[in-house]
Amino acid sequence: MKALSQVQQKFVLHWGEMGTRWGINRTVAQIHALLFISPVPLNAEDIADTLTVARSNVSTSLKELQAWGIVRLVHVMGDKRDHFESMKDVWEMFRVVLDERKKREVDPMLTVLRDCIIEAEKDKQADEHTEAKLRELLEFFETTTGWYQQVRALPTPALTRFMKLGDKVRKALGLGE
Amino acid sequence: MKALSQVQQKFVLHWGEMGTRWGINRTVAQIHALLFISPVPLNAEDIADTLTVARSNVSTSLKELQAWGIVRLVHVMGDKRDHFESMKDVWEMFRVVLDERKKREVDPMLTVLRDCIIEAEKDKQADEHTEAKLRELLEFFETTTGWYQQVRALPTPALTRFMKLGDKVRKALGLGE
DNA sequence: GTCGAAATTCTGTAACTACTGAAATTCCAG
DNA sequence: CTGGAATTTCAGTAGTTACAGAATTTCGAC
Repeated sequence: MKALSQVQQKFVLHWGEMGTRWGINRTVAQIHALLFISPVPLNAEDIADTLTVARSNVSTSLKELQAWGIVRLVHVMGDKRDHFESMKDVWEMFRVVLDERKKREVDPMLTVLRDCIIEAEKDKQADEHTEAKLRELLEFFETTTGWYQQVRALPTPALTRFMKLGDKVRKALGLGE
Repeated sequence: MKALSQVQQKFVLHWGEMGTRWGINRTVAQIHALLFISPVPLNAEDIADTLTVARSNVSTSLKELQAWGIVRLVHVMGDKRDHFESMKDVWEMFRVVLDERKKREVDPMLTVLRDCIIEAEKDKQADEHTEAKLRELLEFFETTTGWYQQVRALPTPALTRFMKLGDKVRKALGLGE
């Protein structure tokens, strides 16, 4: 196993750091970074050696990455060990991550908000102001996720073209304001 | 200080939980939730009592919320204690949070990626594949943040109208694909 | 089936983060 | 100024999460 170049190290370390900021375990994020820049699938031992973490740690981290849906197990000819590769396409990768975060965090949030609002309605007067604020939050999450559902379905080229339109969007849609 | 209703508790606890998932300290998020649904500014002691955490903990958490820019210190007539209130408008609040996360996390990411790419160019051959992948990532972040800069500037009514257009967006922009 | 390699699970420990309570500081009112 | 309340800082502790290494299980070749 070839050691990482300076550049590769810098990237892997920073990606790991970013992970922690967004609630992802550092090692998990580092492994993902490593697989992302690797031109070939890697086996668990190589990963452990490269990042100098325990084999067992790599095993659980890979499980998590697979649960996120951005890393998959593959086999390479003439090697019975499991190998792993990251999703290759950046846009698709973020789509998968966002879908997963929506499922894990936003959807339960919507459920809780709806429950709370129903509960608060019964008890009017007591919780009138709370109810109003929760409705505002719910409205926000519903609008943003509804919109996300729309754009996530766009194929990448359409999505990037759309994003790069810039000012034209506003004009085309008559959203001057 | 009035104790929280069932609904309020449920919301505050869940918001705290959500916070941790996104790298925000649980208490910090709970305090924010509390201030968000509170019709009036609260002082540190009330917050500490309501959430049963130490006064000192409230103090540091409030500092952090102020650093995020979504909570501010206010004074109420005839009370020399500091009081705090959350930003009221949900859309504006998320704009502020996203701006801050961009500044803290995305911008440094862009810097690192650009540095890495420059570095990798010098050393061609050795890091050709890495360079290519990092370029893809950079392109992704540049496009998305560039787009965000555009839409963040829209006043809320325009933004929500835009998001609710749904299918019409695709058609209006000829992004059928 | 059996053997050896690979992978996973588990348990104890280390590292880190969050938190409390005490001490120190700031801020006013008088 | 001085005294008392409010706030912040700090140091130690508790709680949590991440991790290594050992034990166990799985897997495939024979």
